[in-house]
Amino acid sequence: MSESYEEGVRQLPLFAEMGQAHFEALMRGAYVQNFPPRIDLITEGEAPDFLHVVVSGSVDLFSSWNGRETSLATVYPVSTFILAATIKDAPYLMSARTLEKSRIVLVPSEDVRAVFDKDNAFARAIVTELSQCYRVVVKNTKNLKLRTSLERLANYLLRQSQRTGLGEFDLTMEKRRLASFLGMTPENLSRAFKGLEPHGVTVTGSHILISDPESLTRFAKPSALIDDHST
Amino acid sequence: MSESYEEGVRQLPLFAEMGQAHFEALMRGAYVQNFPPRIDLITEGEAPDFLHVVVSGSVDLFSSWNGRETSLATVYPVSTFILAATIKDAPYLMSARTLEKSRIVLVPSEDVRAVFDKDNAFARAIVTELSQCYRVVVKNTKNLKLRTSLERLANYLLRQSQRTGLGEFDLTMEKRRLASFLGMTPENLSRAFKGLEPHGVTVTGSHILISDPESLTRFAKPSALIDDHST
DNA sequence: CGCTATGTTGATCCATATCAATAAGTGTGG
DNA sequence: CCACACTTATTGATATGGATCAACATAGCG
Repeated sequence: MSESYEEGVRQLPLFAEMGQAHFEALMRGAYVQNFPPRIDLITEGEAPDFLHVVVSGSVDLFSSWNGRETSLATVYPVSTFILAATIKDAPYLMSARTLEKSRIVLVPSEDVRAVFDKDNAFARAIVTELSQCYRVVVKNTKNLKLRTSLERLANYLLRQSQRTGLGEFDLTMEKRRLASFLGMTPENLSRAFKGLEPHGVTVTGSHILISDPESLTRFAKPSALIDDHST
Repeated sequence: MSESYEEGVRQLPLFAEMGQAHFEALMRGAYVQNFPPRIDLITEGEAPDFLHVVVSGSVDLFSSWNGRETSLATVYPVSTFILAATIKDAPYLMSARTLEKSRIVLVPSEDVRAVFDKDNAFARAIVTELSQCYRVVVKNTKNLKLRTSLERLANYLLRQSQRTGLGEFDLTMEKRRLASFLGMTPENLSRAFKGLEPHGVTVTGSHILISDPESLTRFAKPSALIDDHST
């Protein structure tokens, strides 16, 4: 098995501090796989056979109920997903599919739990990771319950613009998925973009220009306790 | 400091497996306090000085933004809250207030983090707890994004009825808060109760009678991946 | 190229919020 | 113990955010 990806995995906070022997044990049992776009990786309800690590590409986490579907998160390299299900050995709560050509490391869940029991640094790293994930989901819930779709979009755009450090940028996902992620329909997203024009937002295809950041910020009223996903 | 409450705290999965010396160290630094109803315990944005353990009574976790407020969870004895903020030493994401006369154990966050670094059983118990919390919040997000308010209420009632094992029960919180928790207005909740009458739900004050569980279940379409908070 | 999925726009419908008025509890102090 | 004040719950009328349906435009892609 190629060594090339292991370096990237080892750098992850989740794996960085654990014992070398334990890390090697995990990697021995793991395997890497390249997936084409739009391939289903896991389906909600299934048993968590593997902890997944996205090495390249990107993965959509989504969920369905009664014929409806919603996008819950996007996973970019290098990070893991479905850690909680793996640790608890409980069914996946979300389905996952590749968005583009992606390289994924699959670590057998049993191995993860075994090393979790033996390696204290790993156990602590998992705590940090889970706390982080928990807080992101709580912020997301607040975003959904306290804001209208227009406000959610405005804050999303502000965050993207801060991430790039520029007043203009390209959307990282197709609008259809962005709409689902923000909890609205594609039609409504189109209109929401129009609704932000008075606040200095210009949309050209997937390119966003924020010409009046002050006005947009005044409208969006971003809060560290909702929008800052780093703490 | 009274010993009476320590027994209950020690029984918690979070504290049950840790070393006795470490548990005693935590309890030495902790203190218990009795609060009247409707007292603010913490405010979102503040630094996490204490891990809170509800010994008796109940606590509302809520959040505000731009003049709006929403209820995110209710904590009943015996359990803890704001564990993630304590571990990460990051600001509280939610505010908390007592709903009734409540007895709360306050454990200094520094102590929790110190023992977390030393006691491996405690670190592992925290992983279990956080995984659980994470999964509950994810389920909650799915509930919000995939269902209408009528469907959320129907599933809430089914869950309550299963909890008591009976076809009738009393609501455990005032309707006003239930509405906020379910992501709707009090007026809309009133109408939603009416809307469930055709599915065999009768409301008398805070008493709920589910006269046709099959019909309600058919409408609510409960799913273990959304409604079962035990896995 | 032309096919198919995505995005936009308009018309309409529906769920839910808001506003307003009333009723019903609940707690407090005289 | 009752009367008053205050909060909560209900109900009706209306407004609005957002969904749905339909038509069309556009952009990727084999």
